[in-house]
Amino acid sequence: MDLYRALADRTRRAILDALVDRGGQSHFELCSRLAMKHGINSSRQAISPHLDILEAAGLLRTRREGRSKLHWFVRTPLKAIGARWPIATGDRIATPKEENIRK
Amino acid sequence: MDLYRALADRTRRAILDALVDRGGQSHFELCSRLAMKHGINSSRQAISPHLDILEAAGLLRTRREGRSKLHWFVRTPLKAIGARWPIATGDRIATPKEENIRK
DNA sequence: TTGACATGCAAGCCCATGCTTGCGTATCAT
DNA sequence: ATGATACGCAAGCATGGGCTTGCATGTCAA
Repeated sequence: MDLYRALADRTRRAILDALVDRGGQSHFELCSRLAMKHGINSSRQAISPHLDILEAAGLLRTRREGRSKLHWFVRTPLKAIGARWPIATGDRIATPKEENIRK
Repeated sequence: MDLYRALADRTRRAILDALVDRGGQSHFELCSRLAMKHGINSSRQAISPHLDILEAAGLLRTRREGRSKLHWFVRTPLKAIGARWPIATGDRIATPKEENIRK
């Protein structure tokens, strides 16, 4: 639901990075990888709500596989950011004087 | 400093929208516009820390003009998001099967 | 069936966050 | 100088977020 809040946490961003590194990781694998490669030593129960938040924001797709739950990163929702505040056309920054014109 | 945290708040995002609408608004003008066009009726003192956070994230440039402080939106920091998780190339989503390959 | 494994759920705690209220400071017009 | 304007600062409060601990559920191998 809330894309921006989902991205606001460092651990959640690391989860997305870890899933870019390799898609289809289980909850348990993610915890290990976060500890190994991202310096995040949170418990499994601490990671769990993060996954829920990411999934609610549409940034995660999951699939059960036996007793594991596998996770994939979905980039599509990120487009909303670029759609709201176009970045490509914003490379050149207008000077204050230019923009200081009443509409 | 923290770009993602800066974007996590609805009021702060509305501030950016308001500054897209018209750059160079003062603190006071922003409060009025947020109330009028964005349904945000926070007090001036409540808006103040939001401006500080946005400025710390590099999303805001300011200039004093007499007793007013004028604000402009700077889009550049947003590029970091697209740089971290490329969106353009992510339109097509790989199927789980495709990505479920150990590296 | 039994034990090990992977995840889900819930309570409790601590700290960060955002808000309001009240007061202080700088600038401008008269 | 005086009052009005625009902003800054700080205390206090309520809420929400993130973490740990402990237990429950579901799955697999032997």
